[in-house]
Amino acid sequence: MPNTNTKSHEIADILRTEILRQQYRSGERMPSERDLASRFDASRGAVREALSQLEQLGLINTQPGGARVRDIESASIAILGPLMTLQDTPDPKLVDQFLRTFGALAATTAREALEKATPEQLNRMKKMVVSLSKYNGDSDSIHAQWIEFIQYLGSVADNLVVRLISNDLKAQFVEQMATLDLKPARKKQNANQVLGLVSQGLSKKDAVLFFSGIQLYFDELRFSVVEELE
Amino acid sequence: MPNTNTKSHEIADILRTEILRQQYRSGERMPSERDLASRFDASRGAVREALSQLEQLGLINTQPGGARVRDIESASIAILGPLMTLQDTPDPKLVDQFLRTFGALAATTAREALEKATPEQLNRMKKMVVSLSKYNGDSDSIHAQWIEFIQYLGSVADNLVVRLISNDLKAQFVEQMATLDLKPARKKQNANQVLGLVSQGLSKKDAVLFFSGIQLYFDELRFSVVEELE
DNA sequence: CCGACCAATATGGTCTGACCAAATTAACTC
DNA sequence: GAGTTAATTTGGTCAGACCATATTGGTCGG
Repeated sequence: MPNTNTKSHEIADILRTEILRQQYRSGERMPSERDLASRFDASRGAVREALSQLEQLGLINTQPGGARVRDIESASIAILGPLMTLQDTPDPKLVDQFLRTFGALAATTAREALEKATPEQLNRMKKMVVSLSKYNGDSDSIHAQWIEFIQYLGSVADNLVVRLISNDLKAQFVEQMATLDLKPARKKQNANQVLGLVSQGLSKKDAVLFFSGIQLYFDELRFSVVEELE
Repeated sequence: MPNTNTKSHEIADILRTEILRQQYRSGERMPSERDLASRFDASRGAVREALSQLEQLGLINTQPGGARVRDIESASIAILGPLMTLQDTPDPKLVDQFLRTFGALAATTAREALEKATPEQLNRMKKMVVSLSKYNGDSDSIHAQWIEFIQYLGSVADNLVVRLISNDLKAQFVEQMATLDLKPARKKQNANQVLGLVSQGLSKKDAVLFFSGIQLYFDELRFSVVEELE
């Protein structure tokens, strides 16, 4: 929670949750600023700052005459985190969509990284993959290594657009996932297939193979996580 | 421009541009709210609402003692639009990164769409592809048809995460691209290759082929656009 | 009964001035 | 010169007021 324990942030949090829970119908008018101020025992200024945040999230449109609730589908990606934490266990469908998307971004990052990599960077990648291949039974360790590997790919690819998206995606989403105790739990043969694609892609400098490997890794991860959730 | 010609939005626009132009060093303190109010001949309340927007964009951190400028790399995706319109001609490197990312999202959307598609939806896709194959020399028409096709894939895939990201990406970016008079300008053989992959993927219901076709389409688009820019 | 017109009201946008707590800065002491 | 303390600055909040525009309610005429 990036809340600065400010009253305006607190108000924004509550209202955001209420909107995401569809307690206001789309297109409907929000309560007036004066009503909200009285409800939260706050000043109009604080309420206005809260509404300003919600507007930036694409959740409301404020115009003279009243602030109207927008369709969630047209909101900003920044609502994804709050959307996940609405219930104590995240919506499996949403997690599936998230991991699909995150995987696609990671795979394209891998492709770009392989294109741009210097020989030194390529060497480090290979070393990391070798380390990944040595499965010693500690799934947490493997998981951490994968995260490190993908982060390194991101630094090599150096794609600002992907980085910005990842900021919003990871913000509250990944830590939510962390609490889920997600074990890779993949079958060993699949893990070997992933590693095979990745290492072959690296040694042959074949972007398609490398790309497919990362994509497969996230597909496997997605299957196991969603299965766990349901 | 989503500006509601409000004073606070106007102030936010100016400050956002200044921050993106690196007129304040990262980590540095912004001018005080009172100074800003005096500079823009506005009240502190209006300035505070503007700063509230900037904070939501991840551009600043406000704390008692002073608001500090954050690193652009850690901002929200919502700054991409403003970042593109900083100069009159967008940064080719940024456009390249954008099209890579957008293409990756479109390709993964295509994959998901093919998985989920009902027979009726599959039929409509095939019809659209057939229509795409009939190149009558009107590049604008073809371009519009492609946009329609990809939008339809999005509606079939029905992935909220991708949709939210696309909202932010397309918001100010695509229209900026539209002013660029981008002609597909792809060689006919490449266009045929794209269409071949897409139509084969559809008829065989082969997600990999379909995926590759969409990916290739965006790669071609990216090459031609970036080449045009440089 | 219904639609058009108009006044009363509600709402967002802004301003002024004030107070508080926390952070920063300046001054002071050792 | 380093450490401590006091003064200042800064963000966070509140209250009350004014304006322009939307909305609402009522009135009138058909």
